[in-house]
Amino acid sequence: MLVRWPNEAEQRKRLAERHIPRLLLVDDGIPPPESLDCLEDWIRLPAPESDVRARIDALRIRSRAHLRTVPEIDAHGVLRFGSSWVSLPPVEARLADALVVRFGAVVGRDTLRRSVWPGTAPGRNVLDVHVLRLRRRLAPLGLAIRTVRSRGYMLERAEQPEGMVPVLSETPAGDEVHLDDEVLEAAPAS
Amino acid sequence: MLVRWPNEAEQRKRLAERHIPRLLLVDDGIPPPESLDCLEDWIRLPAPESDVRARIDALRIRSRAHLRTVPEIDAHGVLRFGSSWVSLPPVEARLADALVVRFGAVVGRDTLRRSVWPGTAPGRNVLDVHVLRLRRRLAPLGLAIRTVRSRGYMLERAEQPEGMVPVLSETPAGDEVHLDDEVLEAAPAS
DNA sequence: CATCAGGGTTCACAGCTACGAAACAGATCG
DNA sequence: CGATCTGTTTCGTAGCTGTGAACCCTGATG
Repeated sequence: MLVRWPNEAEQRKRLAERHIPRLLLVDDGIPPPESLDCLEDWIRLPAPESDVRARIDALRIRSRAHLRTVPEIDAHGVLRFGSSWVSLPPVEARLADALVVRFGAVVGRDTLRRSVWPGTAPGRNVLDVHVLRLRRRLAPLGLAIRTVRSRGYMLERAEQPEGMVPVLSETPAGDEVHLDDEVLEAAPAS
Repeated sequence: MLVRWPNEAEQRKRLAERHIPRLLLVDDGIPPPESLDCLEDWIRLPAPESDVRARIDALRIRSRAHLRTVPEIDAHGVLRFGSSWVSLPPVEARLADALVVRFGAVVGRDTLRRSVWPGTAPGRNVLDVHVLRLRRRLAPLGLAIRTVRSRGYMLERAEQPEGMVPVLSETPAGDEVHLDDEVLEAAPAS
């Protein structure tokens, strides 16, 4: 989204509040704005077309990286992350929920056990087993459950080299990973 | 950190790997690089001094939002620094904690021993061994434990002088370069 | 000059615990 | 009845921790 600076200062503020990426076109002789967040960039006019395009592309990529970061789970046990989702059985849904609300932080085994089984405490290994099963379900979404030994678990984005294309890997028939609409990105050529 | 582009492409790559913010000074007539990174920006030369300064300031702000410039360890033994983290086993977590609270200062061996083993003190070698193991774990984060002979240890950012570029030749895209800790060796001069 | 001692680093090893993974059995639900 | 969900058991493996010993560097000593 392009904004003239300083003429359209109001517009800039509105976009910033709604976390929409924006490129400020700074008029000649005007000092550049201060306090940029990662979704804002500026360029001084006049500027070559290719430079403007380069900055717009960079903004677009950054915006993906910034927005896509937090998974969500609804009351029906459907967990969404990025462009895809899975439906989880009750126990794993509660487990996932406990991990999602503390996304990126360590959640102790006791905390997990209490969120999943509020009353009785089942066997000691159950938690591990369910973590294992949840791991398998979340992997295709690009989510990973990291182990913090003798402490607990942490839900994270799966660290992976840049060109990640989760689509069509193996999917041994009857798999249950669903994709939302906008699956394609990268290479905004044209 | 300023980098000429495209002349100092190697330098840029090195900084990117270590998550150090950088401003590329793009020579006239050269197409701008594809910046995917929130810690990277570029400006086309020649440019007014004030514009360069504005971009540097913006980078600094972003870098604060994105990385931790001071190591931090939580109750679960997870130590965060820069853009990444490691989980530490109990003993090393206590050791790291004692070093982190005095980040940048020398911590005596006795102090360390007492924080790690409040009660009985195990063998005499144990501390050294755990320092060694902690060193290895912290290296990938860009942290180094310096030895101050017959006094103690000091936790620091691992700064490597610019003159010495170890191996690191072409690195064919998306690989993992592990710099040996042999690289940082300097006279404590005390 | 050779040797030695102190301090530090690194390795190999052994006991132990926690976790991962598979296989199985009851439960539930269509 | 078949499929899925759930809990249990079991076993193998990887990680944590302390110990001992070899090695290296530096400064002191005979």
